[in-house]
Amino acid sequence: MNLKEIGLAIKERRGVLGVSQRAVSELSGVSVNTLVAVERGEGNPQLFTLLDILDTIGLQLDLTPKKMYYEIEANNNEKQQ
Amino acid sequence: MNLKEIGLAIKERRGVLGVSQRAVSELSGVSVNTLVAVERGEGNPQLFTLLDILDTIGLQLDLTPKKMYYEIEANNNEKQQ
DNA sequence: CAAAAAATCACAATATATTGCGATTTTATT
DNA sequence: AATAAAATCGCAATATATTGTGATTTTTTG
Repeated sequence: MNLKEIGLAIKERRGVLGVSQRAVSELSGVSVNTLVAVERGEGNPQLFTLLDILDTIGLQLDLTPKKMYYEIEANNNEKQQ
Repeated sequence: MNLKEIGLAIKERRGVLGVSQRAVSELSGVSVNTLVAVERGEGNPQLFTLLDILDTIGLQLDLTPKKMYYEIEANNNEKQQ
């Protein structure tokens, strides 16, 4: 996911929860200005800023291998260990 | 995931790939200093910095609902739409 | 349509991430 | 143990995110 997709996900999630930017701002401690920028896919938030927002609206961040690498990894697994 | 876990995942992934910090730094355009900080769970990288690193080592970022919320959502789904 | 709420914008001040450089420490290799 | 490679650290300079304030626009509500 890139910033644009992340911003959309946050906005959508906020919509599902039915909570305003102001509320998320106050609960997360992130300013409304910053929240607006993130939701719009602008700016370049610091990780903690993003994590604070995500945590507030019940989302978490995960890391997964890119799809591109799945097959390669699947092949390697047979030879490894 | 928090910064510490993210840092560990990056370090582990780099180990699996068998590539040095210097190499990842040059490929990603992120300075070694910053990479060191991220891997050690220190600092507070900007999202693009993190994405550049992840992209270089074949990891991607995903957002998922926190487990805590699964049940609530399952209930709501019946009423929605 | 009018009023209220929510979202967006502009801007200056402040906080903080990022970088390059060189040095140092730790780890791997022979 | 000696050498080389990799990882870590310190620091000053620079770039950039964050914030609060107040205004403006957009959307919702009655």
